[in-house]
Amino acid sequence: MKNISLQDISKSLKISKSTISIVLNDRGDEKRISKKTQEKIQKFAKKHNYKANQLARGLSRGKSDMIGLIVPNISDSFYARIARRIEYKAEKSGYNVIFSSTGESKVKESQLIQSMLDRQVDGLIIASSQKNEEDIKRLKRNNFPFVLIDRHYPNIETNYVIMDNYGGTSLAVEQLIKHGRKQIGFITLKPGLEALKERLYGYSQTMEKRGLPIKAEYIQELNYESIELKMHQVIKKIVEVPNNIDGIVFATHFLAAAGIRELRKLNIRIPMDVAIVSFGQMSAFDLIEPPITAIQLPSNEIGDKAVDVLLKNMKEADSGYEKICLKANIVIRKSCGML
Amino acid sequence: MKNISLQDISKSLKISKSTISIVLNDRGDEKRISKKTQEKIQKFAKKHNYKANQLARGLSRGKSDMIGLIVPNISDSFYARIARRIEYKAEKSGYNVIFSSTGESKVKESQLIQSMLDRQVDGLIIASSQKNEEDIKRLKRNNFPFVLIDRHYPNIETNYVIMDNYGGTSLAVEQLIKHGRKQIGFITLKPGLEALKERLYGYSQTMEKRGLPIKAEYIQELNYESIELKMHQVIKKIVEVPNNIDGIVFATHFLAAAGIRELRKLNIRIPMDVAIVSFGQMSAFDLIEPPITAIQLPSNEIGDKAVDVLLKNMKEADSGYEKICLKANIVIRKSCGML
DNA sequence: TTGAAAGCGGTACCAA
DNA sequence: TTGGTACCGCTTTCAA
Repeated sequence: MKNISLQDISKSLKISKSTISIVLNDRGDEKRISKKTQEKIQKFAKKHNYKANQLARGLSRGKSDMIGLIVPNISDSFYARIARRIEYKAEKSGYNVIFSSTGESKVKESQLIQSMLDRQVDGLIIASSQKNEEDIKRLKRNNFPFVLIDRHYPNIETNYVIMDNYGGTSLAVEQLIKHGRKQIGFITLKPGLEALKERLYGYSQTMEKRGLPIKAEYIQELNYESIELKMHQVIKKIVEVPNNIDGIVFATHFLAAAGIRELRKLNIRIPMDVAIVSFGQMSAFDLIEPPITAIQLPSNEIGDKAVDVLLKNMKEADSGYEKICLKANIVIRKSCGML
Repeated sequence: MKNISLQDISKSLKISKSTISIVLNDRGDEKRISKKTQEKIQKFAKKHNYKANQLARGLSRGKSDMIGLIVPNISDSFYARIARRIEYKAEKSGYNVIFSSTGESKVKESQLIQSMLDRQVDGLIIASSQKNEEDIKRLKRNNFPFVLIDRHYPNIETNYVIMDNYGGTSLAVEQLIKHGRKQIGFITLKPGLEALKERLYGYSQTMEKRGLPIKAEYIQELNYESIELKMHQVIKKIVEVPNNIDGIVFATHFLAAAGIRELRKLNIRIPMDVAIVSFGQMSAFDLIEPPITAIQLPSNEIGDKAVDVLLKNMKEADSGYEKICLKANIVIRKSCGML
């Protein structure tokens, strides 16, 4: 796909590259290029469908007009939605998005960050695996524009846009309590992610605040890789004597889905026997019987804010750090104990 | 983020850029650069964390090692899954993916294709809005490597990786028939997309083959924008006298979800009153009561094949067109009339 | 075995 | 108002 270049136009029109470049970047008036010349160039360019080579342009200008997006998994609906939003907003400001998924691997994340830097992205939006302090620190040290989303490093000061995990879980627990539940369990993933720690903390603090005891077995942590496998035992353990759980908060939407499957298999009725709340929506949660109460994550807002903050950071190198924490809402349906 | 350049190394080491370039591209042996020189260069590069500027590299080599992905909407789970897969496979071959969503707009799609070409992507994977013959033809004319996915243009010969929409719908209808349904409706989107036409065709042909009459009202077409709004009337119309539908095939997963919502509201029992099958999965379909029978789309395979075909096309300019049509499976659950 | 230099396609500064 | 030219950072050819 050989495109016409500035050189080509220059030769054909016998006008210097510089003049042409100026005109085609719409700075003809500013640079006082005569109307005639401008028209001639514009016409010729249009006719031959001239398009600047962005690689060359980027190389020359020292910026690529690309921003990099790094997420754990683009096929996760949460990140997919954020990505869509980021893409949408970035494009409005003339940026393209280049993305990659880390699969929660620190090594991969590190490679991806480097790869994007090699491609000269102008800024980075990262939902980090959070085992990657070095790279984050390096970016920071180099004053490279970036924003952390969804997950942040509590002991590194950076721009970030996250959500109120603590508050969200708190809402979930409160809701169960409101429906008279007292033995409330929390099913989550093996920690590592700050977000999950916060959710756990939100759970335990709220329980405590309400004077509800937490037995050791109330809190169950699964490995990401073996959720389906282990959910069975976990549910069984916390529902049966002596734990007698009557409410469960699931730390993620997919944990909730897996949990519901097991509750069904064990013939445990929702919400009569056990009321549940999911941290995070799934698109058919309203169709399940009973419909599932869920904490709604602000994915669109995260995407929006991330781009805003990043663009600002790209413009003014040191405008201080933006630390945004978005509230999560609860969508109340029957699974939490409605009558 | 100022990186060290070949120049810098050249100066420091007093070795020419060319030699360094060769060595750092691992062609030192091939080009008979002495071991000593190689080591010296490698060591220095590692120490100073040299990374080639991909913009410059791309400009010089005339290829960017990027492939562009254009889909209607990256936040749609179907495309998100494909994207993940494409990204995964592309990366294995050293390519990065740059993506954008068209929102089903022809104009946007056209712009995006151009934008990616401007960025010098080495190839394009496109799930086209299908109102965009010109661009596709242009790519073809220029011998630019690209693959159409999910949707193709029947009257333009190109590489494509699609799924068997006809066969999928056929499976769906057959399944309903197997459960004794005879008045089967088909709820779809206003056409435009080839895929939807094929699904419609799969429906009507199968009905005919089975000797089942199709009344005009059996086939209902909704606008993408007003699904929730219109689903109510549509369901009502086909379920009530005189149509008395006892089975429905939904042409997409979200139509199915919307349909189920309405069936519930109208107190129509699934599958006793109306049995249903969804073309396309949704992650909680197995949790709905009754669990929803669905045609499972081969998203992973589409992603895999798309990359395979594209890479091949990029390697050998005219290896002929690859036309891949993947089978869809049916996942049978209770909604289709199981007892 | 290594180096010099041209070129990839732009941008931008300085002269004219 | 326009042109010449250096430069962005890398690859590659040709000479040495």
